[in-house]
Amino acid sequence: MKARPTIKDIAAQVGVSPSTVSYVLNDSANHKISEGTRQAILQAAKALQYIPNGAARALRNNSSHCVSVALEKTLTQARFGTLLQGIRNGLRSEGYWLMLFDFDSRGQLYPEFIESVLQSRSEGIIYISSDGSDPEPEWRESILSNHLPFVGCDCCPPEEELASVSFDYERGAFEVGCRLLGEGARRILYWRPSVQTDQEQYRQEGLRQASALYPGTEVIVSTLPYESAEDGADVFSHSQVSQLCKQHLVQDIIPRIAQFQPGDAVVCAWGVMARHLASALNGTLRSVKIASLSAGETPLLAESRVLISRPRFLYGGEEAARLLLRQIRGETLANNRIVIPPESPQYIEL
Amino acid sequence: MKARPTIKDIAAQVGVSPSTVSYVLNDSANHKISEGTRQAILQAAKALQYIPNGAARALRNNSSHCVSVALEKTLTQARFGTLLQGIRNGLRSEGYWLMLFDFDSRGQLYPEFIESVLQSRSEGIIYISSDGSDPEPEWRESILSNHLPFVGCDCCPPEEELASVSFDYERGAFEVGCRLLGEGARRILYWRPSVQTDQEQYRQEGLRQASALYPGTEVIVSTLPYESAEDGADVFSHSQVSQLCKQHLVQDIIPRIAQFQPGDAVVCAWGVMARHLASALNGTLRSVKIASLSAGETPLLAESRVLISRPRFLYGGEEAARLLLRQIRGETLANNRIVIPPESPQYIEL
DNA sequence: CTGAAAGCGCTTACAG
DNA sequence: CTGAAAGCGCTTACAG
Repeated sequence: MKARPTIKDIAAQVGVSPSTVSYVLNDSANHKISEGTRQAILQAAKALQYIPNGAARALRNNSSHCVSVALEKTLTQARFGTLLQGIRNGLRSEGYWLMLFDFDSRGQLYPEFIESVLQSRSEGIIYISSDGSDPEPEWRESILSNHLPFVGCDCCPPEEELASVSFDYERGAFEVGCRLLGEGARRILYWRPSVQTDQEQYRQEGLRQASALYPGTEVIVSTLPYESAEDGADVFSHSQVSQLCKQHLVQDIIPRIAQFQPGDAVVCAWGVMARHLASALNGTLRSVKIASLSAGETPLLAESRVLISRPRFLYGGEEAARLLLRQIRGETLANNRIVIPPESPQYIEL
Repeated sequence: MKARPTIKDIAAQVGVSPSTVSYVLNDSANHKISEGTRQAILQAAKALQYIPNGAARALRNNSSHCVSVALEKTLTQARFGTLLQGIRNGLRSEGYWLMLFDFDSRGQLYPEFIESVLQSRSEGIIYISSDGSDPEPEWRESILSNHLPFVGCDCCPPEEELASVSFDYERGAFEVGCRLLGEGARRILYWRPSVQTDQEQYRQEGLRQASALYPGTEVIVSTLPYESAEDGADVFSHSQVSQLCKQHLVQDIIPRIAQFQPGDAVVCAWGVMARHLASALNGTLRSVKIASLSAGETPLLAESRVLISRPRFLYGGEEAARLLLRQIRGETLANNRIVIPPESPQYIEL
């Protein structure tokens, strides 16, 4: 890679000082430059294919126009991909770039996503939580003590100075519940994984609240024994989840819904559960309704209608970017805890 | 964010010159510093929580230790997620960071992934192709004329100076074909989408070659009318693909294989095809074998055995990172066109 | 064994 | 209307 032309080269070519070149190229408000030299400079810049050196600018201005995104591992789960896409959208509209990190520390004092900001190579952090859990306490502390702009996604750190964007899992479940109960269901079976994440608690609570509004109805919970493995990259682990679902479906779900009345429903935490359930019910028990609280990594392929309510990850990512940029600009925030309402429940025909 | 301590602060505290501090902190080989001052400097650095300013280093050394990755859109397709994960692995082991770009130009002369290198904020480019297509000609030209370190993933630019990592789709199909034919198949139906990508050509050719090794056998091709939409983010577009598959399955695939003999096989380009086919054959035609040339974004959920051969995207991503870093270091490359062999075909029980 | 000085490429008060 | 100069934080020949 050959040496790039600098502001000096332009200055030399036009016969002015580097300062003048800088003023023209930056459209500096204070300085009026005669139209003649102005044009000459712009032409020379074009001719030399001048591009300002970003490292020099970052050093001088102490601004890199770049943001660090921390994402633990798996990019193959649709949630993370969608969230990241939303962040990209939000940053792009403001001209910010994105550095991607995992949680690794590489032997440094801090994990790289913090290190990058301390190095002035990035101006803030968007932290994407893996399973609703907060960043480590020592990370939070160094973010706070260094006053680093920060937004947590899909988590909710205890320190109220830390901004976050979270998704209203409770409301999603609540709305699905109300819809089903409003349509006449008396019993709802909630099929959830055994993982003890906040998300699952919220969903279950949302259903419970919906049921409370409809006296005489009940929510039954069936728990799939599944602890997350965090490597969705592999088809085999996907298929393990599938195996588990099938097994649990036969042993527990099907027997339970055998005596369900028409209009009663099963609400599935995951898309994959809904899909298996739908194929299992293929010929029989057609009158039992199926709902899903996420699309999962996989499209729903059932031969039936499924009521679905999904978190709006794309929008949430955009909001996270906006929230971070406001911090970077030093704006005071009326509210640094944004909660994203879910999509309205809708039936999908497949 | 408060001002960070600099090398000057350390120098002042210890009572030496900034140069000395720099020598110590960098373990400079030429300079021998007395153990006393050495320790004092290291302690002061620790006490002040000194972190070198990356922007200043980048300016001075003309090296950012960062690489630009260009990825057009969708992070939700497993291929891209896996590839990106591999790149992260490869870069991390060398201490390089990663900036993520799409193909947008934001009104600049160059797309941002090129601009970032020209700005000295990144040292090279890994370009992830969307559908096997090469980067635009004007991009390739500016990469070449500026001698930017570059590796294309899953594509094969015509200029031989441009390095690339590609996946041996032909061989994957060939091996699957040989396996099936070796097991006694006389006829193979290849079910592919109508998109005219190199990948599809290669796969078809691979099957043809396998068949040529087994006289008396034949490969029949059935083409699903599908042109890519490039927004896998949405569940609805996934379900459109599903609809298409189902329809085509009934209209074309099932009738064709009705007279297949036991051992004959259908090879599917996509995992989603294989899945639909497997459910369609659920009770009947059990003796027809099913194979898939990709896992797709979705796990295979069929109730049957599927022979599968997948491109090794994770490994390919790692190789791309290595190849780029070698260019950045100025090493001369014996071979700048790496072709990644596929996984050996294997039956998966589901 | 250690330090003073120049310079990476840019910006911006300050002075004409 | 324009320019000389200082400085962002670091590194590294060069000179003691």
